[in-house]
Amino acid sequence: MAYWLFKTEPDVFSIDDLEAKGAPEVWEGIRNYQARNLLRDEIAVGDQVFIYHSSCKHIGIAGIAEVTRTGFADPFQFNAASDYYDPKSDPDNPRWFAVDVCFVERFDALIPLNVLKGVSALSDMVLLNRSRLSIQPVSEQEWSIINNKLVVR
DNA sequence: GCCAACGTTGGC
DNA sequence: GCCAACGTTGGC
Repeated sequence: MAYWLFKTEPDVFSIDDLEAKGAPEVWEGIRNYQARNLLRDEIAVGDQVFIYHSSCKHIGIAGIAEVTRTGFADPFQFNAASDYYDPKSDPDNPRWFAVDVCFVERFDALIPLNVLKGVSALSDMVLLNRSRLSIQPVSEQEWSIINNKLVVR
């Protein structure tokens, strides 16, 4: 099993929205090639995902989701009415991919970014070094430190 | 709202 | 294939 971190702007879609939905959600609209490659090739059913709230008042890891379906073409790229429409994407060879995730857990307290920054064992986290990547790998060790030591449940 | 980092585009 | 211009992300 692998571990990931997905960013979302909570004003648009938050861990609470995922919990309220109570069903798998399409994680769509990822328009970055590195993130696309992970969605298409690497992320597997059953993988665990930290849900990270960005560009908001309380920045940090808000909870956990689980991957329930993988590697399908992002439907929004073919929808001309969508903000995520990509007229250059060929339906026979889609440019963008998506996965489904379902809610697992909402932490009692969000783990703030500045707490993560203060843990030396997390200094190699992609989040703290390549912060603009919106779908990123988390090592087993990083997952375990965060999940076992930093989460307030 | 600012701005640094960095990804993408497009002319050459 | 280079690189300047431009656009976006995201913390502060």
